[in-house]
Formats: sequence, structure tokens, C-alpha cells
Amino acid sequence: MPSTPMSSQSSCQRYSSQTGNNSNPSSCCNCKCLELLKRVEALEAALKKMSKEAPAVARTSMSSARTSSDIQSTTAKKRTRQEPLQKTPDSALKGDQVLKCEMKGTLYEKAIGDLREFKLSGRTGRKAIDNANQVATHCFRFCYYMIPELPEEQGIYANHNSEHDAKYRQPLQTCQNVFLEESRLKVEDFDRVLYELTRLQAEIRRDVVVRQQRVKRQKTNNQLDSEQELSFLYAAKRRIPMLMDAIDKDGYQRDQHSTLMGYLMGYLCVISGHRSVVLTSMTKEHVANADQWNDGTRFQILVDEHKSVRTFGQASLVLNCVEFSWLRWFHDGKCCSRGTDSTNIFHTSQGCRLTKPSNFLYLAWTDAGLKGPVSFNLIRSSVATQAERHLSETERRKVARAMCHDPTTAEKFYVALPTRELAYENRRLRMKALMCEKRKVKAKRKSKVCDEQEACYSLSSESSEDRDEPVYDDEPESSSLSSSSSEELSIRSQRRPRLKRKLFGPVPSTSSKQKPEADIMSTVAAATPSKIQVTLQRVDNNNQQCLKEFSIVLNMPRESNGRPPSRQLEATDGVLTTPSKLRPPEASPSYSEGETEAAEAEAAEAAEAEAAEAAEAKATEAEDAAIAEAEGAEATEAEAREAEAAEDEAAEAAQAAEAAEAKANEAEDAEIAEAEGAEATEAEAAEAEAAEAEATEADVVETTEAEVTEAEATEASEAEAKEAKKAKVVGRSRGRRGRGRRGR
DNA sequence: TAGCGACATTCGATATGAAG
DNA sequence: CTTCATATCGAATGTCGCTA
Repeated sequence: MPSTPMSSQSSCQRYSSQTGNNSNPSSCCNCKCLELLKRVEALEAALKKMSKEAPAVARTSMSSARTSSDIQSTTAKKRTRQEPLQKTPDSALKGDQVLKCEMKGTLYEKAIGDLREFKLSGRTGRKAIDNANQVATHCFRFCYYMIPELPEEQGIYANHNSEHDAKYRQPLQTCQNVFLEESRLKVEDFDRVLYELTRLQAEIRRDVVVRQQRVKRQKTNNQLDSEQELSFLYAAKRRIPMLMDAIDKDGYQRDQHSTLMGYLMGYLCVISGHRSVVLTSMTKEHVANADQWNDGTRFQILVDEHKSVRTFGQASLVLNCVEFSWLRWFHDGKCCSRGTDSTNIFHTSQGCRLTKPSNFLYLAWTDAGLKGPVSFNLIRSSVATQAERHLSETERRKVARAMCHDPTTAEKFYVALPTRELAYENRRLRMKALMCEKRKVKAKRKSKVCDEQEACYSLSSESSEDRDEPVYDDEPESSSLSSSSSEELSIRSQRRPRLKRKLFGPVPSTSSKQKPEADIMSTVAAATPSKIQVTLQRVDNNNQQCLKEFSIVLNMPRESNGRPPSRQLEATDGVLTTPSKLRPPEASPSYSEGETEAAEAEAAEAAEAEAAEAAEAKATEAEDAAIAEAEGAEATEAEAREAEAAEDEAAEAAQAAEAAEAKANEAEDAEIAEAEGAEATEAEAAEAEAAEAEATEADVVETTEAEVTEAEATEASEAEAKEAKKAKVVGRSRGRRGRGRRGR
């Protein structure tokens, strides 16, 4: 929003004065700014009329004099403090003071004063006064912006980065509600002005949104990266005991005290994502009342006082015994003499509650050898961003809740904007969808499936529903899976629970003991529309957990020449942690005779999805071990090395899978490039298809390998020894079966 | 360096309006 | 009429600059 009032010169006028085209300025652009200008002028006239009609109306209300002088004194004080005001080329810059005029006792000023009083409603708290002042400030800004008589430097309608700019209507409403009679204006006049203001606001909304986006982009660029946070965590773990020792030995020293505070608060913020106020509000009582469990190795501290306590209740901090011992140290007042008297865990050298925790954090941040800006908000922001990027919807919700805010709020204010790479990925996905559509149409033309089969197919209510259902990118069955990492798969697999229930229903409660014969190799589903038959076989491992495990057999029909199809898919196994879209047995006629490419792709993707999910499940266990290590779980050196080795193996497996994925992407890209206009020949297209098939196959192979490796890695983790062993047995048997089939 | 004022930013609750 | 998305609002936190 320009700093000059809108009425002074519109963009069209400026344009016409530059070009010399005054005949029809509105023809220069299509922004309707002239129309807007006229309306603004009408509005200004109405405002002027209001202030003329009631010039210094002797207000009987006591509040007016008081509020006017209040604001006056404030502004006068400010003037002495920060002069002269620099004119800004555009909107007011951060830190600019814009309230620099004398109150003249006009109607709108009195209205704003009244509004301020109304907002205060007799409250005397610092925050209440601050907020009331802020509302008044916003209103003033708008008035200065709107009224051209005011000096230009005061006409700055500052940053549109706040939705509170909309509060300019409030003085008018107050005026109408509180002293309508004195104003000598009709209700309709007020309504007209308010209506115009609302419309104007709606029209500048676009600019506001664009500006907000720009601000967010800036924030995105300033995000802390995970390495910085990890470095800080490691530094904190090392430095906190050192600083405690130093203080114990040498007695209280302010610098060490402050740095120690900063380290501990930063550490707790990184691991929990809480606001700083949770830490500054933490009292000794909270620590003393901490809940402990797991043989006194885990602690939960509940803090009553924080911003969103009314919605989320107490803020919870879960600590291990080392972290808790640090807080206990402060609780016992060992940090400083005043600390003994202070009720707050985190306090100043005077024993007072911290008012500027970020200063302490910065002290520790630089002590840890880290550069760049840091604040609790930045940490919180990065926690939300990482959760959004790497966790499933459910997990993200949990993290958000633990941070005491709504996930939607997190997205609105904290989560960074998508990177260029992500944006490009979206474009690729779109083109991929286009190609899938093309393939489907092509397949439809080729298909010689008889009408009866079609009718039979459409009779299956569930499948028809599936077809009507849009293909969501977060579904494991979506075609985009072929190019998705296992991580993405796991994320997607946890979304849209309603759909899952509809498609699959609950896991049968019958145990293997009840149906021994059937469970040995019971066929659960045989489906997919044509060309290929997928049979899901439940594998009995005499283990109840294995009820969820299925073997997927892809019966590829041979081509008319007797040769296997060019894109023979390998059978693979997987754990159906999430249901597939395959039809249940009663609704699954055999489609092995009708062959379509789409069906083949569908089946391949389903198989990949299942395999990838299985790998993911195993990887999670290895991940847990890694996290435990990062958090400093009391592991021995040997254990740590083993865990590291396991992690390495898992990483290798993941890398292999990634390579396969990249290959698939390349093939896809080639195809997309062709669609986008690259004049590829038919032969090239065929080559691309072949490459894709190869990549898909490689993906399946790699996934199975990864599965085994990860299962082995899991085994290495001593902490999860039992589970790991089980996983290993299952993984290996699956791996052998998989290889056996490949060999055939 | 604590404390304060000012302002930016955050964030949940509620109102409002469009779409199905 | 219901559902969903968005706007609005009040209240809170975070940060900066200044002063005693």
C-alpha cells in the first residue's frame, strides 16, 4: 500500500501523466482504480462532513478529554524520543513511528479515544492497556491515511501485514453506538460509510494477501535448519554440565548464569517446540510436582500458565532423568543467591521472572558457536515446518497439540512456504496425472472387453465407488506412488481414514486357531480389472501379528505369442499396514483375460506401495533407535556403534531405493517431456516405457532388499532386541520368497 | 540491565457467507 | 439445512529501542 493517500493520485493517473494519455486513463489498465478512487473520495467527503458537523462538540462524556490527553501525552512523548521521522518510500518500515501528530479534538479522534476507553473497560493491566492502545493506533493510522489534509508523513497507513488493519471501522461503530446524537449524523450515514469501508477492505485484501505471502517468504528464508538445531542440542548437552560445575566451583557469575539459562531454555524449546512463556512461567512448584514413571527415568512437568491454556490446558514437558536433574539444580537454588528466593525456575540475576528470554537464548546460541538470528519463535517455526514436511497428518497433529496450537494455525503462521523443488515436483505430478489420463484413454480404446464383463464390473458397488472417488495424492493406491519415496508412502498411508474404513473394513477378528486350514494359505482377494490378476494370500506364521501380512501374487497372463509380457512384474510380499483398494473376494471377478495397461500399472503400484510400507515399518524401528541415540539414551559405546552401523545400513538401503525411484522419475520425465512438446519418436516413447518398467522392477527389488537390511539393522539395536528378532525372521523369510520368485 | 512503551506477530473463538 | 471456508475480533506473545 503506498504511503501517499490513495486519493492524491491513482496509479492510472500516474500512468496517464507519464504517458501523456489523459483522454481515457481507465483504458490504460484494468484495475478499476478510478472507480475505486471515486468511492474513496466519496468516503473522505463523508468523513470530512462528520468532522465538520461536529467540530469540537462539547462532549459531556468524561472519557473524551481524558482519552484525548492520554493519547496526546503518548504521542508528544514519542516525538521527543524519535525525531525526525524519516519518510519512507513505501509503507512504514518496521520500527517507524507513525503516530506523530497533535490531537485536534475532532470527532474521529474523540471516537478513537472513546474506543480506547471502551476497550480498556476499567482494566488497568499492562496488557489490557497495550492492546487498547494498539487498537487506537490502528484506527489513527487509517484516519491519517484516509484524510488528505493531514501532513503526508502522518498519512502512512503502515504495514498491511496485520489483519487488524480492519479495525478502522471500530471508531465509526463506537461513534455510532456511543454518541450518535452528538454526531448529528443519521444511522444511514454511518451504515453507508461502514458499507463502503467493508467493500474497500475487501478490495485491498488481495494486496494484503500478497504482502503476507512476501513476509512469509522472508520468514521461510530465515528458517533455522535442522543442523543448527542439532548442533545446539549437542552443545547444550555438553555445556550445561560444564557451566553448572563452573558455577558450583567459582560461585555465581552473571555471564555463566545467563548462558546456562539460555542453553536450558533453548534445549527445552527445541525438544518440545513450546513457546518461551511456558519456560518463563515454569515455577519451582511445577518441577517439584513433576510426575515420574518408568523407574524414575521419565518425568513430566505441567505448566499452568501460557498463551493457549484455555484451549489446550497445561503445557507438558517430558524429560529424561538428565534433563530433569538440570531443572532440579535450578529448583534447589544452586545457580545464584537470589535464585533460592525466586519462585521461577528461569529467573534473572535479581531473582525476577525473565522478561526477555530471547536475549538469554541468543547468548547460548553464540556460545555454541552458531551464527545468525535465533528466537523461540524461529525454533517453534522450524519444529512446525519439520513436522509438516516429514510427519504424517496424525503425527503432525500430535506434535501441534504438544506445542499447544492448532495444526491449521501452525500452517498459517509457522510452516515455511514450499521450496522451489517442491513447487517443481507439483508441476511434475500434474503432468504425470495428465499422462495417466492419456494412457487410460488409450487403453480404453484398445480394450476388447466384452459388454458383459463391463456390466459385471460396474455392478461391483465398491469398485464403482472407487472409480468415482478422485485419486488423492495421499492415498497409497495413487499412481504417483511409483515415484514416491517410502517416507512419502508412510505419510500418505496415514491420511484419509474415512476412505480406508470404507474400502477395507476392520481386520477379521478370527484367529488362526479358529480356522487353521483356511489360514495356511487363504486367499483374501483376487482382483483388478483386467490383464493382471492379483491374489492376496494371507500367510500363516502361527503368530497373531502376522494376520496382517499378505503375499501378493501377480499372475501375469501370457501374450498371444506365448511369451511373457514385456513388463513382467515380480511377485512380492508385504505387510498390509494400510488397506489397498483391491476388491474383497465376493466382489472380485477374474479379469485375467481383459488386458489393459492401466490395470497393469495399478497393480504394480499397489504392490510397490505394500512393499514400501513394509520397509517403512521396519525403518521406523531403526529410526527409533537412532532417535534414542540422538537424545542420549544411556547407551553404551558398543551399543551406539551398533546402532550407527544399523543406521548406515538402513541409509544404504534407502539410497538404493532412492536410486530406483530416480530411475522411475527419469522415465516419467522423459514421457512428460514428450507430452510437453519435445518431439520424441514412437521408439523413444517405447524406450521410456521400458525404462519405467525396469525402474519399477528395480524399485520392488530394492524395497525388498531394504526390508531385509532394515530388519537386520533393527536387530542390531539392543534396546528393541525382541521385536527386532521377530522382524528379522519375517523379513528374511520374505526376502527368500521374493528372491525365489524372481529367480523363476 | 531491568523495565517500559510501542508495535509486530501469533492464535483461538466466533461470525459470516458460499456451496452443496 | 448443513457443511465448509474465510473473515473478524480479542487477547496473547515476541521483539525492538529507549531510559533510568
